[in-house]
Amino acid sequence: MKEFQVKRTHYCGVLNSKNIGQKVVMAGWVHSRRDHGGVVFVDLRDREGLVQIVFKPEFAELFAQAEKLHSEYVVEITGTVQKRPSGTENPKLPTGEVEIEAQTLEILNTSETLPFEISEFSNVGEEMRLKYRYLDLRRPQLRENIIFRTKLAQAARKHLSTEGFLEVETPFLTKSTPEGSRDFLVPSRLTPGTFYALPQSPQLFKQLLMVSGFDKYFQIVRCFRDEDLRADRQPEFTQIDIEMSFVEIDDIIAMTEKLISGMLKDGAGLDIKTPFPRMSYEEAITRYGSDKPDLRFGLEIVNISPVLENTKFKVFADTLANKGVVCGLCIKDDREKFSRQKLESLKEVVAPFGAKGLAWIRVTPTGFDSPIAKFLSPEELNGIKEKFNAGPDTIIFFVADKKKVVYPSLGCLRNYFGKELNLIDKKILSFHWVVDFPLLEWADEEKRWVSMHHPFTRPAIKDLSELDALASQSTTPDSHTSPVMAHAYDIIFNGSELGGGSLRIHKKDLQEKIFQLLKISDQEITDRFGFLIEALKFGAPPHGGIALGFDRFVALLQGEDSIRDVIAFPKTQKGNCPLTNAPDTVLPKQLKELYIKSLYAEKENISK
RNA sequence: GGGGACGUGGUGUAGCCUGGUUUAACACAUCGGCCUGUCAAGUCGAAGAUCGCGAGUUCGAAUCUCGUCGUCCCCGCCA
Repeated sequence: MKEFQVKRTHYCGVLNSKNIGQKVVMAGWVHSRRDHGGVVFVDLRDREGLVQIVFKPEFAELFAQAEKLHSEYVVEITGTVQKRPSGTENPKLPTGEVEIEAQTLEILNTSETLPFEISEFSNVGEEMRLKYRYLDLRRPQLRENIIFRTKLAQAARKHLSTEGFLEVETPFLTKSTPEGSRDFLVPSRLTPGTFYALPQSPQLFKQLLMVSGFDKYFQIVRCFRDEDLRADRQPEFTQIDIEMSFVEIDDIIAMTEKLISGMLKDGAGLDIKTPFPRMSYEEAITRYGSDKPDLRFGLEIVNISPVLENTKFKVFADTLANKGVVCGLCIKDDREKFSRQKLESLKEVVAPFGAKGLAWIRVTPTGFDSPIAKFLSPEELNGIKEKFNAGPDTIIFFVADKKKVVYPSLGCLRNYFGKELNLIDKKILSFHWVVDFPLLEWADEEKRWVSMHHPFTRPAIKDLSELDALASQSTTPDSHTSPVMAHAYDIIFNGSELGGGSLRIHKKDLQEKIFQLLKISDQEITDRFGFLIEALKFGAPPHGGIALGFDRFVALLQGEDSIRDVIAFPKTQKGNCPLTNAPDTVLPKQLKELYIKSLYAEKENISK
């Protein structure tokens, strides 16, 4: 074998009829070999795609070599681009009009048989794919996802730089802060017994950069959260982190819309309309049962409590007497899909949210068909029908309970129907903002308020005293969210939270007041956030920002259900990496250096 | 912390509910032969799994039970 000195002229996947007649040097992987005895075809693959190489028997030595090729051998081929003989073009391949007649073949490396096939048609288990991730990444789908990801990142970087944003790196080895998600900890060797934390987000650093006067900051940055994983959650993930000074919400929203439309244009060639619609948190919850509603379909929640004011039906009457609501959804009936048994089974969709049942009324051309129809007066039944504007052959579903139960239940049911009844047009790109979030949420177990967004969010108040009533709250309030609103906003893309942000607190007094309201002790405030409070003393400008979930954005645009499919080397649901076998044990020596005594001692015993 | 699904040659699945005519089936991949226009090539042949692991029930377990490990989905959690 010759030393590596490939002078490649073209990627495989880019050749077309314009290259006909050119002499080319290609390098890549043998995707497949089709040996017809008299003629051998090889599909050569690289990151840009496939091209067909032909070996003809007239060149005996070359032909004999071609017959020795196997899948995934790495080869260098020189040859001439030719038009394929008429009738043998492959319309399924972008390079299908041409082929390369090989003149030389150099095998740069052989390959053992792979543990699974590099094919768009093979369906391999995820564990296997992760163990051999470097092979998995050869598959077209994953390869395209990763390439698209870099394009989108480049588009974001270009756009933000053009708009005058500075890309500043913030530390990964930083300080653990309570409130919020669990931190990954890194023990310090130089200061025994102390720990760094990996950042959940660069939140505080970007605020400090504003105090420094950098004014417009961004970073495409890794964040770390030691929480349980999901299809759209990894322990380390990437966000586009942005912060600006001297801005109002409208400025940040406009900037984000411009960024997103720019990314879609440059990264994916997609045009979208701005500005994006906005709705309040209250509206999102009451109309769609979610703070991240999927607006690609209607199916809105309807509150029928007014119709039932004087109902004799005990379940509904009791609910209303207890300040609850009765709300429902109305869908088109489909007798084949919705047997009585199926209708009953749907209560399992809402059960996890605490709904005790899911009532239903079938509106037929002649009347009503429902297990609860007999408990309702004709006026009530017709009132309900009118509220939903329900024609014949529809089904209305109800949940009756506290708001906290009803809306999330129906929100989930709504998404269930969206999928089940194919109400979602997959081609739509639906962006919108949810604004006017409550500042705080009541934590029942802890008997205190906690931030809905984070404790640095600027409250929508004119005077500090507006927070006094909240600060003294010690018993469960009527509403589990605070009457005080936040200057916060979320951006929703196709029913997923793409990102969120807020205006921040830039005055020391207000920040201290918020910490106190959250029942964080003075000692803790000093220990954990002292540096922030101090920074706010020295001319902190008004500022705010946003963070966009980059993995999620890529996954949604690529139609992937899991962000694992847009991350080169992701972790399993238990946070493991089957490829490297991380996390793993370490040498006793390493533990000793870090003064991790108990483990160190334990390991010593094991080794003896 | 809780609920659910899955684990069978290299890969993906069937068989499991209803234990025994199954010598664990099929497809792809692999290996060998044939083949001059295929492209998820075709064709003939071969090799390849003690059914995740452990225990139990039974005359008999891939199949039933329990435990355990792993993977995935969901709830909690994710300022």
